[in-house]
Amino acid sequence: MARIQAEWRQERPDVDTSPQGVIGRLHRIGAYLTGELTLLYSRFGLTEGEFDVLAALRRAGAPYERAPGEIAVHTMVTTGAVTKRVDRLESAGLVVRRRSDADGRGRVIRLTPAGKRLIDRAFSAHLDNEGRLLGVLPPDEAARLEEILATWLARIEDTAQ
Amino acid sequence: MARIQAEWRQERPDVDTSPQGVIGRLHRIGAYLTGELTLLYSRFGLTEGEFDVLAALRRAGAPYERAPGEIAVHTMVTTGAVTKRVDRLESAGLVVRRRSDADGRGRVIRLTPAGKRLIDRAFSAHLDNEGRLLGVLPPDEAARLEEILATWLARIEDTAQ
DNA sequence: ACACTATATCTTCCCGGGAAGATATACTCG
DNA sequence: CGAGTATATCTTCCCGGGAAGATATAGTGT
Repeated sequence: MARIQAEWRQERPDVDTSPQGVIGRLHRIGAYLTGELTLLYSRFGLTEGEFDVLAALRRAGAPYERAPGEIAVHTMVTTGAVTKRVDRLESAGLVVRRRSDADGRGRVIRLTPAGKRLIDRAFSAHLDNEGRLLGVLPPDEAARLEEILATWLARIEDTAQ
Repeated sequence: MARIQAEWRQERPDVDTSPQGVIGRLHRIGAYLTGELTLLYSRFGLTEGEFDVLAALRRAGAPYERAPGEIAVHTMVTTGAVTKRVDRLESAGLVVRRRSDADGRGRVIRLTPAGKRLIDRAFSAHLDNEGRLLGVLPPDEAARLEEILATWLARIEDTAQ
């Protein structure tokens, strides 16, 4: 990464490459983390997207239900993506789909008991995994990192309304 | 994000969700940044992958050549992905492909003058864009963030050999 | 020089997600 | 109440990348 910046300074001395120091590294760390997290999900037979859906349902609390539109917002994907994820989870017997009582257009996705058991195990393993990945940083740096990221994300989220 | 953690504490008081404070935020910021960067690339008619290939060639210095395998390593994708990116860039007239003189198995990808002009303009705009995105953080926090990310990435890169 | 293995690139097939349109239902205003 | 509009979900089509295999060429040991 530092080498890349050096190459750019050589080739394009006219531009200020300093933002790459942060954004480039963030990108790479993100890619690495995603890879490691996905590897863990796969041990439970899940993709990242499926894990996210199960997690969104699980943290809704009993009876572990949510509308597809809500899930789309929580997991930051389109509703089309949610439809497909739910299709896969449904055929794996981890969730069921039914019509909403209150609104005929709506559907309700609900965790099955098997789905709840799976996400509970997978989620524990997931947090251990995250702990391991973060564990290479000294605790004070991790804490400072969290603060800075929180500041940044807060600004982003209110810029985006 | 804080709300998500609170929901988990409610539902799963047995697990330590603290790593999510860092990793979850990093994931979200990464997704946001990727979206903003991609938006800029698209103004130059490029996808993120195509931009990365042009950038890798540009920073190689004159005569702006690299082998597909090298590009794959630099851009952290498979060689299959590079083949397709180069196909698109080649038909857009931004790069050319030729056989390597030294090795009959090898190919060499080279930036055309049009490709160089495009990536030079796009790269300047890209850095301005990164500067804008990072600009919402106070400079001392940005600097501290870079340090911490550098530490983390260094550990990752040597864990992964 | 020959067989074997290694390497560089490309090809094929698949998968997950986005965008836009289709469908069904709900709401609103005259 | 009916027409028109809004909303929730699903469908279709496309796109980019990964994985694994195919192909062509290079290196190596005998």
